[in-house]
Amino acid sequence: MSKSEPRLTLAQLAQLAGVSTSTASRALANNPLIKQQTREKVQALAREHNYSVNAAASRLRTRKTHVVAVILNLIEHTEQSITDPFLLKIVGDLNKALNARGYELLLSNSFMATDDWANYFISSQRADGMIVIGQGKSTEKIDNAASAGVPLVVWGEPKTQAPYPIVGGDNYAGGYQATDCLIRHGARRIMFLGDPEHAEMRERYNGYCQAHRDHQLERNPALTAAIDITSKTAYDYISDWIREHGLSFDGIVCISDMVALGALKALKERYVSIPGDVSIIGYDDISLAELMHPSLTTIRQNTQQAAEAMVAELINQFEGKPANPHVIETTLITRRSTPHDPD
Amino acid sequence: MSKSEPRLTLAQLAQLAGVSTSTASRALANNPLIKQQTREKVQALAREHNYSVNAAASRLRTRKTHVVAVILNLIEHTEQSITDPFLLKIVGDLNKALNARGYELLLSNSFMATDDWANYFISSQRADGMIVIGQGKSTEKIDNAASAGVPLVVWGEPKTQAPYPIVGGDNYAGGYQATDCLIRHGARRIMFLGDPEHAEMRERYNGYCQAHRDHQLERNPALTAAIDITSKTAYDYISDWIREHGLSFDGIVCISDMVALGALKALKERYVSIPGDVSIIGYDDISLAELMHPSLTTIRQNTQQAAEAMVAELINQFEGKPANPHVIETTLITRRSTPHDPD
DNA sequence: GAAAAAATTGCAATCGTTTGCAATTTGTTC
DNA sequence: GAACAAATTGCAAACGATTGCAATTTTTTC
Repeated sequence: MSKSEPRLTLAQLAQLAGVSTSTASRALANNPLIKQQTREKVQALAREHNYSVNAAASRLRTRKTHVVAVILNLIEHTEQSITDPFLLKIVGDLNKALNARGYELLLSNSFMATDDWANYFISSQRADGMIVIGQGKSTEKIDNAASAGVPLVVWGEPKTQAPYPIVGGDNYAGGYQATDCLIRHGARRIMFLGDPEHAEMRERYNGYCQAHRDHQLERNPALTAAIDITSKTAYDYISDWIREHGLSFDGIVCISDMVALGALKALKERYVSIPGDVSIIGYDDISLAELMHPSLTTIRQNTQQAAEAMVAELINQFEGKPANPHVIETTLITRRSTPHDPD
Repeated sequence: MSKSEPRLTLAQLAQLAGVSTSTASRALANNPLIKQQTREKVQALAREHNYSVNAAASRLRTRKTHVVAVILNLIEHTEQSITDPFLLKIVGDLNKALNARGYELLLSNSFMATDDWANYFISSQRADGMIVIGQGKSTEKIDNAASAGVPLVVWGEPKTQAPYPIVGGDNYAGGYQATDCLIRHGARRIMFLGDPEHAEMRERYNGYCQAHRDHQLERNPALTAAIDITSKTAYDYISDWIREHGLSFDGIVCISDMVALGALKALKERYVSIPGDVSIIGYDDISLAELMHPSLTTIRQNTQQAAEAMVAELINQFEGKPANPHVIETTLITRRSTPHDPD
C-alpha cells in the first residue's frame, strides 16, 4: 500500500480490464447481465488496485445515499440528558442494525443550526431517511419533516396517533407493572417521578393510575412529581420533599434509571432503608442498574429489538411499503431495591 | 410546505432569479465576487423556495464531503464497552465540536465489514477524515489507514509515537495522582485494576508505580490485575480475589469509573466499609460517579476540550498544516470513596 | 468622451457513476 | 448455413453542483 495511490476511477479500472465503464459498473454490482467470467475479472482487478466506488458520484446518479440520519431529540434546557446511557445504547444498537442492512449512521442532535430537517437532510441528499430518538415536548419539527414527505421513524410512545410509525415500549404496561409490583409488596404511598407532559411518561403514568385503581388504592395527587428527567433534578426533588414533608411515601416509580439513581442517592444520604422504608423502581435497565447498591429493580426495554424494528420500518418506507407502529416488549427485572417475593 | 415540493435545482433557482447558475452558486456561497444586491436576492429566493444545495453533487465536484467518520475502536471480545458512558460522552462532544466547525459526524465502530478504513471512508469519498476513539490492543488498522495518507486523529495515549496526532489525557499524571491520593490517605496495599497491555492504561500504571517509589512504598506485583475493562470483569475479579485471599488490600486504583463501579459492588456485597477498609478511585468522572454511594473519587478528563482539540487537529490536517499531539488536562475529583483530608 | 481599470456576470467543462437503449456476439433451430 | 433468439457488451446521456476563464458592464482617470 504505497503512500498515495493515484485513486482509480471506474473508467481507469474498466480500461485495465479491457471493458467499457458500463460493463465494469455492472460487473462490480454483480449484475447477472454480465458474464460470470467478466464479473470475476473486474472484481479481482478492483480488489487488487483497491478501487472503491466514489460514493458522491454514485449518490448523485442514483439519488440514494444509503445513509440514515439519527437525531437525538433532546429536550431543550435539559442538555444533561445527552449523557443518558439509555439513549446512547439505542444509538449503538441502531448503528449495528443499520450496518447489517447496508446503511450508515449520520449522527445529529436537535440542537442544530437549522430546524428544517426535511431540507437539511433529505432534499440536500445527505440521507435517505431519519430516525428520531424521542418525541420531545413538542413534535413540531418531526411533524414538519413528515408532512414534507420525509421517510421517518420515531422512538417514542407507540400509541400516539401520527402520520409516521412510532416504535416504543409498552409504556402503559411498564408503568402498570412497576406500580403493581410496588403495591403487591406493600407500598401504599407511591410517588411518581417523571413528567407526565411527555407522551411516553404520560402513558406510564396512566399505567400507574390504573394499578392503583385495580388494587383499590387511593392515589395521592401530591405524590405526582413533574420534574425534568435527569438524576440531578430527581435528587434535588427528593431531598427537598423529605425536608419539607418528611418521609411521607413508601415507594417511588421512576421514569428512568437515571432518575431512580438520583432519588436513590437522596434517600441513602438520609439513611432511608431501601427497600425497607422505601422501595424504588426504575425504567430502562441501563447497565448500571445492576451495579447499584442496592441493585435496581427496573423495567427493561429491549433496545436491540427496538433498533431492528425501527430500521425495518424505515426501509419499508424506502420501498414504498406501509409502515406501522411497533410495540417493544417490556419486562420487569426484579432486583434488590424492591422487597423480595414471599416464598 | 406542500406535500411534495418539486425539489428545486440550482439551475431552476438561477432562472427564477434571472441569473446564471454560476452566479447563483456564488451568490449562495456569499462570494464577494457577486454584487451584494444579487447575493441577497438569490439567497432570499432560496429561502423562499426552500432550496438547498445537493450535497452529493457538491461533494462530487469539490471533492470535499464535510463529513468526519468517528470510529469507536472497541476491543474485540469486549463488546460490552460500547456501553461505557465515557466513550459515548466523547461522541456527543465530538458531534458538537464538529457541527460548530461545519462538519457532520458519521458514526461507526470497529466491527465493520471491511478493515480497510482508508478505502471505505476516504477513497470512496464518504468522509474527509477520521477520528478514532481508542487505540485498541493493536493499532494495525489505524496504522494502515495513516500510511495510506488518511487525515486522522486518535483518542489515546498522547505520548505514543505515531505518524498521526494522538489526543488524550495525561495518563501518567492521572495514574500518579490517583495513587498518590490513596497513599497520602494511608493506603499501603493498593490494587491496580486494569490492563497494562493497553497503551493508556500502561501509562497510568507507570504513574501508579512512580507514586509508590516516591513514597518509598513497596509495590506488591500480585496486586496488579490485568482484566478486561468492564464492570462485570471487575466485579468478578474482586469477588474471586476476596474469596481466595481475603481482604488483602486497602485501596484500589481503577482504570475507569465503570471498573470502579464493579469493584465497589463486589466490596459492598461483602460489607467492606468504603473508604474505611478500602478506598477506591475511578477514572473518567462519568456522570454516575457522583451518584454512587459512596460517591466516587475519580480522575476527570475534560471531554469537551478533548473533542475540540481532536477536531482542530483534524482540520489542521485538511489544511495541510502540521498536526500535533495534545495532552488534555486531568484533575482529581475528590468525593467520598476516599478518606477526607484531615483539616 | 475615450481609454483604462475595476466590478460583475456568464460559458462551458468537469467531478465519477449508473442505466436505457442499441449494437454486437454467441447459440439454437430448421 | 440462414434466420432467429438469447446472451453480452458498449454508447452516450444524465445526475446537480463548482470554477477558471472570458465576456460584459460599470466606474474611474485624464
